Parts: sequence; C-alpha cells; structure tokens
Amino acid sequence: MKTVPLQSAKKSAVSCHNCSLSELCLPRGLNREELDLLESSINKTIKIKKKDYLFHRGDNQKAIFAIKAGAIKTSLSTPDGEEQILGFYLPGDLLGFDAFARDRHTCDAQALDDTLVCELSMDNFQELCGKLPIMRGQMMRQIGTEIEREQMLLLTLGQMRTEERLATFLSSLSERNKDRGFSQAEFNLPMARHDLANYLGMAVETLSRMFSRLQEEKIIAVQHRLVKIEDMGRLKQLAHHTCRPASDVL
Amino acid sequence: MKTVPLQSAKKSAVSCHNCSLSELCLPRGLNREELDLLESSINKTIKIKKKDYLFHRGDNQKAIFAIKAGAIKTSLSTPDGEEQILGFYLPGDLLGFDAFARDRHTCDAQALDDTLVCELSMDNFQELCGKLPIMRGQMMRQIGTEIEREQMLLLTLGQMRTEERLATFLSSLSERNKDRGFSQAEFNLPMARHDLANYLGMAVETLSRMFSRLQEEKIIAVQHRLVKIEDMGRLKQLAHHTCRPASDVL
DNA sequence: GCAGTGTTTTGATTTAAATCAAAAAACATG
DNA sequence: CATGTTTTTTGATTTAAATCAAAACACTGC
Repeated sequence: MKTVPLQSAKKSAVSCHNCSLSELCLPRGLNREELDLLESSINKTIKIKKKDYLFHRGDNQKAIFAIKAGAIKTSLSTPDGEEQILGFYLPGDLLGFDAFARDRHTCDAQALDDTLVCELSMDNFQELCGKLPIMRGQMMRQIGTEIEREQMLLLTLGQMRTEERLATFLSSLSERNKDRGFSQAEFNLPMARHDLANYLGMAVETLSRMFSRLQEEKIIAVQHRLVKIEDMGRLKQLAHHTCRPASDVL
Repeated sequence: MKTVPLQSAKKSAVSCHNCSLSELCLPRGLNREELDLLESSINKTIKIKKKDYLFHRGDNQKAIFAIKAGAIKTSLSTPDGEEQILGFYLPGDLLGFDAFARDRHTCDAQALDDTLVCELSMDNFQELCGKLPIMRGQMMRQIGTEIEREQMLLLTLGQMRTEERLATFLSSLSERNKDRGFSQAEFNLPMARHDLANYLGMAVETLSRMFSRLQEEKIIAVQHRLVKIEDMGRLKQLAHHTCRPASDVL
C-alpha cells in the first residue's frame, strides 16, 4: 500500500475561519482573536487512507481529532479476536476522548473510507481549555455528547429487539443528516453490513433480514448502501425507544 | 416518607483533607492551598434515602457528585417504560458527567441504599477547572474513566453470552474491591438481582440460572447478595473478554 | 467483458435465552 | 412470630436470533 495523496485533500485549506465544519466543531461566540488562537492550535490536517488506522488501542494520546471528510469507526477487541464497534464518526464529529482516563487510547480507530481529520494536540488542548472558558465549555459539551451517545447505544443493545435496533439506527442517522443540512429521507450508509451488524450487536444475516423486513413493510427502500426512508412515521414509531429528555422536545 | 437523618451520616465531617475517599476522588499533587480551595468548593454532603433520586432525567445539571457511602444506579428509560441501567456508582465514584452535552441530565440517578454524596456545584467546578490545571486533568481523567466503563459495557452487551457477562461483572467488581483495599474474594452485591439482570441485558431468570451454573461449576459460592469467589482463575478465564490495553498489564 | 473475490441476501436448522408458571426463600409488617 | 409481600430460584415451553449452507449480487483487476 503506497501512500498516495488523496484527490479530495484540498491542500492547506486548514482554516477554522472558513472551515465548513466550524459551526459544528467550534464554540459559538469566540471572537476573532480567540478564533485565531484556536486556529493556530490546530496542528495540521491528516489524511488517512481507507482501512488505515488513526490510532490503535494502547497508543499514547497525541491529540483530539475532528473529522473533516470520510468516516472512522472505533472498536474494542478481545484477546480471542471478538470485536465490538463502539461508534461511527462522520464529518463534524470529534474523537479521542476515550484516552482521557489513561493517556492511552482504549480502542482502535480505523478509516472506513479515505478520510481527512484535523488534529488538536493535547498540549494545545490543555492550553485552550485553560485560557478560553468558552472553549473548555464546548469541549465538555462534546464529551457529554460522547457519553450520551454511548448511553443510547447501551439502551439499544440492552433492551431492543433486532428490528428496533436497526430502526433506531436509521432514525438517528436521518436526524443527524437533517441537523447537518442533508436529506433526512435519503442517504448512503458509510459502513458495510458487517460493521453495522457488529455495532448493533447482531449477526450479519440477521441485519440483512431486518433490512429486508423493513423494506417489505414499505418503511424503507434499500439498494446496497443507499437508504430511502419511505415512511418516517412508522420508522420513528419502531424506533420509539430513542428518547431524548422531554426538555429537548420543546 | 419522612426525611429522617441517616445514622451513618457523621454530621459535617465534610473535609477533603481527612476524607477517606480523598485518594480516590481528589487529584494527587495538590498543595495545601489548592486543597483548601477545593474543599471550600464542596458545597455540602447530601443524604439520600434508599429508593430516592439524586437527580432525574431532564433536570438541570446542578453539580458533579461524589459518592461517600451507599450506592447509586443510573438508568435510561423509554416512553413505554423499558429501563436500561447504565451504571452502579459506589463510594469513591463520581457521577453527573452525562449532563455535559445539554446542561441537563440524560438519565435518572436513584439510591440503591441510604447514600451520602458530596456535591461540587457546576460554578465551582468551572472555577476549579479554570484555576487548577491539575484539577482539570483529574476531572478529565474521571470523565475518561466513565467513557471507558461504558465502552466495556458495550462490549459486554454486544459480544458476550450471558454466562460471560456475569463472570465479567463479578471479576471487575472483585478488581474494584481489591483496588479499594477490600476483599477481592468475598463481597456483597449492592444491587438486587432484578437490577443486575437489567444492567447485564438479560432476564432475571437467566441471571439466576447463571449464578447457579457458576456455583455448580465451583467457581463461586453465593448466598443472597454475598458472593465468594472460589476459583478466581476460572472466573477470569470466563471473563477473558475483559481486556485493558496491554500497556496496563505491565 | 469476464474470471475471481468479497459482500449481501435468502433458506433451513439449531440453540441460547426469553417467557410462562410456580415453588421456595427472604423480608416486611402488624 | 405469623402473615402477606416481594425477591429469587427452578422447571417447562416457546421464540428470536445465531449458525450453517448456499445462492445472488457487486466490485476488482486483467
């Protein structure tokens, strides 16, 4: 595997001022000066080829990463080779918080596709958190989001039947797309069936059957990785387990 | 339910200098002055009676809490009443980080027993994080621990069979006790079967059967909530999924 | 375009765990 | 301490999902 530069990598467009993700990964309410400080703290943009790793379990924590393009999966694996995928990270997501407990990553992070990430070194992270309370608040918020995401997944794995799990997943991916300004009714899955099945704690065959079932019920239409949601109401009904705090509904 | 003062509540022994948990919940390496600042930030010690709530889903985040005595469970529940227990918090544990994303708690926290908790208000938390980098680091570490704990539970729920789940749970509770200077071979479960079954994503009947099976296999001996580990080797073998980064083994 | 490889779907069968049902044990209460 | 209530265990049966097996379908590189 040669390290060929990716076509998609617009070289050195590394500016937080005009980054398309700034709404997502940056604190709102930073003034120009503060934004400059943040920007100067972003070390560089890293390119990771599909199937390559951003970090491995046990690696020293070098940085907090922000996905600019592509997709990353994180996973935990056991000595006997069983893997559990913990999360999929898409553009606008931050990852690397898992290493806070031991200064070493507790999971592996692998690119599902050619991927671009911004890197905020831990030194700079510490400095920013010390100097800019807003920045610290934003980071805390991101960490909270990570905890919340894991909690939802625990509810999914612990309480739902396989069909509900898939419905919940599709429903939240749809929500996510809406929040990002993309179509909530039609989108491509960034991961293979194998990975999604693992993430949702079921066999690939079962996942496939559930896709087929949702399609038979005219709730979705799938072809390969393209998903169209035909009946959002019934999908959300199936995924009704997905619940945010009541306050959030207001 | 009257609010009777708990017998165990040694009134106003609220000092971080001599708190028995200081080794656990406080940063090492604070000087006297810094420790005073921390101590003056701890608002008070709260008493919660068994079955009462420390906070509810949707509540504004008032504080970060540290368990001094007793036990708390956190859980997420769905509109239709399904519950998933997310964690059990024992003396020395911190909780409340779930609210970071929205300034509101995303889960319920209920006392399994009469419980004492220290409260660090969010204002004081922010101030400490700003003023004392060591304190901030310690908090980050605690948050990382929370994320790591949830990741392990995801692996447990997603990949293990029911017997392995119980073995993993018992094994890590044993580890925890060892770390805290208690017996690793004999301890009381702080929760009812119902709660443990829910936490481990299985039916109560299944959990009971797995306890019986481990007992038949002479790996443990149980009577009610008292667990004696008879064969730690085989228990850990069954729970071999529990894996920390290799670095940690050194 | 086609062979070869990996991925996904579909079908048949097995199995682990849920559910249903009831007894036994522990706990609370008057 | 006897009674009612809850919790836990044990047993029989059902069921959802895993596994096993194979076909269909995409994707790769020549």
